[in-house]
Parts: sequence; structure tokens; C-alpha cells
Amino acid sequence: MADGRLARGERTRTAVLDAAVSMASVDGLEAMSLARLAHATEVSKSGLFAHWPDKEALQLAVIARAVHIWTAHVVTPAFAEPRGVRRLWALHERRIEFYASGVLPGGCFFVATQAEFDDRPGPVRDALAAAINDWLFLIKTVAAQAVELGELRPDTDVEQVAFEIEAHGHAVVTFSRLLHAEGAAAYGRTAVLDRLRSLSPVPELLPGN
Amino acid sequence: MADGRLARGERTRTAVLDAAVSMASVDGLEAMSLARLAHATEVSKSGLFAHWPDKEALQLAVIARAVHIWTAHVVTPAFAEPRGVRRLWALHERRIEFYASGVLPGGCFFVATQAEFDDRPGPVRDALAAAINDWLFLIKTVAAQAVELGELRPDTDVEQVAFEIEAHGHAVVTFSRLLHAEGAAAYGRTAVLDRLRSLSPVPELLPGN
DNA sequence: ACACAAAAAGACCGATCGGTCGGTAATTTT
DNA sequence: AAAATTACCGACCGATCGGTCTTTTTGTGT
Repeated sequence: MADGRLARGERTRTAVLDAAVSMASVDGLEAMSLARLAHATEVSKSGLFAHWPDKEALQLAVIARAVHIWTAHVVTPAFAEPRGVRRLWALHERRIEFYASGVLPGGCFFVATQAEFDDRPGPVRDALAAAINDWLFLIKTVAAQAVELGELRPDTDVEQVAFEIEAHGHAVVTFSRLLHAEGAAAYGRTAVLDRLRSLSPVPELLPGN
Repeated sequence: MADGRLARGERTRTAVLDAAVSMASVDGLEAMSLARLAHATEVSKSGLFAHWPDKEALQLAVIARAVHIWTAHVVTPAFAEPRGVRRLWALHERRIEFYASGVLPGGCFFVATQAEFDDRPGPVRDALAAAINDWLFLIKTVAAQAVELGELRPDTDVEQVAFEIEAHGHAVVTFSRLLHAEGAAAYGRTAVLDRLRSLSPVPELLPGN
């Protein structure tokens, strides 16, 4: 299946999506205009419509691409850690490193878009909610494994833990971006690390203070 | 000089600003168009320009109005509590109640706008950052008073505490809005309450679990 | 009744928005 | 070699964007 046309189309398609994820991490998914996206990728505006029927379809594709990037940079590396509290911590740690790495010029695609769509019903909002729900489910699952392994106290409320980890991860972006609080990453690390250590019968599995 | 014309102008001015705060809590400050705002307030679009020279000036006025609403609904009631950890908790509790009260259709003006402007330099971003910094400074100040009163452990890092409280308050909005997690408010309360109780030598000052 | 000033309306402008259309060059299938 | 498919472009469309200009309405002192 070495189709030159399909290969070329696939190349520009992913190039556009990558640029769109970057652009949306700065401006949001709706504020990203097709003309600017086309100009940034050196494609004509009508060329975009050759790949996606309308803006909404492109936005959905952008979300899928953002999930892929997130998985590659955060989830997969964290799963190199053994199951349990170390993997749970790695998820948070990798996330903060991802923000600091500057892969996305806006810091985080999901932080930039979820406030934009939380009151705007439709497929785009549903896709964003599903992506974030998947992320939360992942945290809960890993936390539940840590409980099973005896690395978190048996009475741990994994829903509560997932809420707090997500809250602190999100806050790292908003603090370091809008305010120029350079200590945001440290606060976000300390908050979750202290919490997990206090919940764990084996805190020595986690990095020291 | 009790001029009825000035009174009329003042009336429409605050009416427009109130509507704008509501609209911006849903759509954001930039996505809020002047035509829609004018239509919602039954004012002509050019009537808006009679009160503010351009959109940016109106946005700045809207921010000031949003701060005023926030102060009236959250800060002032919380200051009815005595200084110390009870007042600190009241700030968080009042905030969550404000979100649940439905005063703003979008939940929170600042949550809706800060991701929109965190990468967009200019006076509007500066004003938003200043407003949120004021709020954080307030939390830190009240927390420091709690330390002085011996209601929080003397080694408490008030910067860290402010980060965590703000993170959890913010997360209550995003969780209850985008996802339809109805338990968001409970998670946000529990997270801060447990944290403050663990930091306080006199946890009986705080409500029970 | 009058002049005056503030508030508000209406018509209009250039730019940009998402989106459509007809067409072309290149590649693959038949 | 013809036919079909794919990638992509430039021109253009109606709607809406923020903003300007001129005019009308409305309330106030004399």
C-alpha cells in the first residue's frame, strides 16, 4: 500500500493537525481560525476543506491528535514505572515535565480548550469531555491498583485522589502561565507528593522531599 | 447636580456590565461580541461606544465589575467569620456556594477568562492577572493570620496552601461543568477541609466530616 | 419656550469569519 | 492510453466582526 497520493495527503494532514494542536493550545479550538491555520501550515484555506468537511470535523480530529500527543509524552513513559503508587506519581510528574518541556506553545491543549467548551453543547464538547474522562479514569485505575498492592491505605477514596491530582496538575498550567509564578511546578509537585506520602504505608517508594 | 441623564447612563452602564459578566462567564471575554451584548441588553451597538471607547476598555470595565461581584458574594460574607482558619475555610466554602448558586450562568467569570488570555499579552491580561493575584494574596494573608493565631502549624507554607486552595476551587468549576460530575463540590470541600484540619492544632474550629 | 448636553439610534465601513465553487496537476486504476 | 481518484488552489459568497459618523431622542437649567 505504497500510495504516493495517500502518503502525501497523510503527511499534510498530520502536519496540519500538529500545527492546529499547537495553535489551539494558545488560542483555543474555536478562536483558532482556518485562515490562520492554513497560513501557518502553508496550505490554502480551501485545501483544508479537502481533508475535513467543516471546522467541527477538523476540531474533532485535532482533539484526537492532542490525545495522541498526550499519551506519547505522559501516559506511555509513566507506564514504564511499576504498577502502584510509583506509576501514579509518574503520571503526575510526567505531566508537569510535559508542561515545562515547551512541546506545546500554550502549555496544555486541554486546559486551553475545556473552559472554552464547557458551556457549548455539541460533538466537540462531548469529545473533550470524553478525553478528560479517560484521563481521570486512568488515574483512578492506577490509584486502585496501588490500593490493591497495599501501597495506598485500603480506605483511600480513589475518586477523591483523582480529583486532587487533576486539580493540581491543571493549576500548574494556570499559575505558571497567567501569573508568572515560576514556582508553580514545585507547588504542584509538593501538593501531590505530600498527599500520596500521607496516604501510603510505604512512602519510601516515592521520591524524598 | 442630580442629573437624571447621568443617572440613566449609569443605570445602563451597570446593566450592560452585569450582562457582560454573565455572558463572559459562558463564552469568555474575547468571544463575547459587542453585537450580541448589545442585543441582550436591548441597547444599540453604537450605544455601547457612547460609554466605552473600544472593546478593550469595555473588557477592562467588565473585569472590574466581575471583581466587585466576587467580592460581594465571596469575600465580604467570609469576613463575617473571625480571623484565622475559620475565615480561611469560609473563603473556600463561600466560593463553592457561589458557584452552586447560579449567579453567573457560566459558573465563574475568572475560570472562563483566564485560560483565554494567559497567552495574549496586553492590558486585559494584566488586569485579569492582577485580579487573580489579589485573590491569592487575600488567601495568603488570611492563612498567615491563622498561623499567627496558632490555628495553623507554625511551619505552614502559606504560598503552598494558597496554591492548593485555588487549585481545588478552580477544579470544582471545571469538573462540574465540562464533565457532569455532580460530586465536584463535595470533592473540592473535602480536599481543602482535610488539608486544613491536618495543618491545624485546633481542627475543632472547622466543620466535621 | 429655548438652548444645551448627555444618551442612544441608524446607516455604514473595511476586515475577517466559515464555507462553496470551478478548475488543475499529479497519481493510480482499468 | 483513457478514466478515475486524490490533493490542492484562487476566486468568491453571505454573515459577522469591531468601529465610525451623523442624526435623533431625552432630560436639564434659564
